[in-house]
Amino acid sequence: MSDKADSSLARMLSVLDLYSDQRLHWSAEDISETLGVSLPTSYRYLKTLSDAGLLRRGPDARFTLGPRIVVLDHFIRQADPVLQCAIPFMKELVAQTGFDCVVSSLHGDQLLDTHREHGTMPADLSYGRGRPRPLFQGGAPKVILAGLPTAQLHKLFDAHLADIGAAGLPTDWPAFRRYYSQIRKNGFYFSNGELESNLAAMAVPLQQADGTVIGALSLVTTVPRMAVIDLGKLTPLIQRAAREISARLH
Amino acid sequence: MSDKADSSLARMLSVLDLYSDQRLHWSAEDISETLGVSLPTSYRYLKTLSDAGLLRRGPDARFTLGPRIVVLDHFIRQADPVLQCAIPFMKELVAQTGFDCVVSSLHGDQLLDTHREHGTMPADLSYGRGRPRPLFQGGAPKVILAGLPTAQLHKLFDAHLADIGAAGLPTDWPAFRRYYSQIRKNGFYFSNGELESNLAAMAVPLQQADGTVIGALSLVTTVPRMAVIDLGKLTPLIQRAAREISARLH
DNA sequence: GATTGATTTCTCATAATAGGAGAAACCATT
DNA sequence: AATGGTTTCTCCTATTATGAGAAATCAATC
Repeated sequence: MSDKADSSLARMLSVLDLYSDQRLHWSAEDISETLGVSLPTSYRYLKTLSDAGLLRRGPDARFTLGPRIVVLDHFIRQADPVLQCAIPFMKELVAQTGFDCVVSSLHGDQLLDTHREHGTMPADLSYGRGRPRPLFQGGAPKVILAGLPTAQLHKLFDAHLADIGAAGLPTDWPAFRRYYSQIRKNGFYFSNGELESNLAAMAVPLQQADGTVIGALSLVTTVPRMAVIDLGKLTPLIQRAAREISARLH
Repeated sequence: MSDKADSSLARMLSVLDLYSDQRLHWSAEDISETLGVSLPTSYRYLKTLSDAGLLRRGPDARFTLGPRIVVLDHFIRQADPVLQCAIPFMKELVAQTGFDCVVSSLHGDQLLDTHREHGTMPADLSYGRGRPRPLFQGGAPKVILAGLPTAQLHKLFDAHLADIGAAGLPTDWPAFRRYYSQIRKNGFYFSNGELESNLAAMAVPLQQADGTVIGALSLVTTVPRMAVIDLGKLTPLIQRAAREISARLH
């Protein structure tokens, strides 16, 4: 479906698609078989990608993701205006609540966590920056989508109808649209065990000067710990932080 | 010098070389000029790289590094055995000293910080994971190079003779070798204002079961704060942590 | 120190396609 | 509707990516 090997350039880059948290070690032969290219070609891809630093030779004649990726992410982080000014406020929220505080944002139709300040929950490496998230479940995606221009939301609606159904959201456009404008009106979304049955989160949008939503700020904790919280007190806390951060995004 | 545009695959990937912390926004026209390719070709590169998620369209018809990089780094972090077991010990060191604690490692001839636990120094985003480091200055690189097999050290020596001279290290091989074996014998390296004039660090190697050095653990703080420290007490502290971490790298 | 087996690169002919030039389509804004 | 800037398309040609198999390299083992 997205196996767009229509050019040799794309075909070479599709090597990167093989890597996931399931599997981070691929031999030339594996790639040759999986991609349906000859072994020398497979080696040529690997050499080119390794020279670019995107891959590197690991032990056992297997190839792993390379150091260049880490460096490039460093560049992205340094240039990310949201990170620059959100972190102090996130730390403060963590200090006040003990919850984890997360910033997420939408890139195309990829939704990612871009930073996490850990509270007193046991830290899990599988969370944190770079974690891909489902588009239609959980607090962060909901407040982000709710802030999208209608046209863009409609595009996502058309492209992911199946996921939308699976997430239990309305599969007709008017109802879908109404669902999100309600969230927008509320100005926050509280999710309780929606994405993971034992986690609860309060999410609010981050917007730049012109009102464009560019991300979400959420406070995450376990369902039982959230159960004793007065949401009427938590909500203004995180909303104020979001306003402060938004105000600083020049 | 390393402008290896010997194949169109490499040429396309060389687009990524343009991105640095100096400049993270490139238009199709910029790239066309800089790489010496036609405008449609430039667009083809950008489209292919964007489809792979390595780039993404920003505002103003300019292209930025893409979300895929963040996701791939997430995979790397999750699979990194050093991170998995070092972090708790790093937190402990930070708690004990108030200093920043950093893990660095060598990939090919790229030396990177791979994690930083912040102490009480003002956190600077430009440090932290993914920060490239000079190979011949500072504590972390020195204990790492000191632990390399002689053959590998010699290779680095040949490839970076100029940098070695610039860093004030011996430029003849026997003396160079001796310099590093001394560090190896010591089991630590204390750098005072070596990389940045106001920072001091104590670094020790991290090794896996067979004795191979796979990284360095360092405690970093300002020169004045380090000046009042009893190194005879600090050294065993960090060495013990390194031993504990090393022991857990199955 | 030779020998094996696995890994990686090379050679070469051919088919595939990347490349440039210019036209055309697209898009947001006026 | 018209403009200016951005992006894609069409087409032809020169480039080069590709596969098959051979050759070279490397790291163990006997």
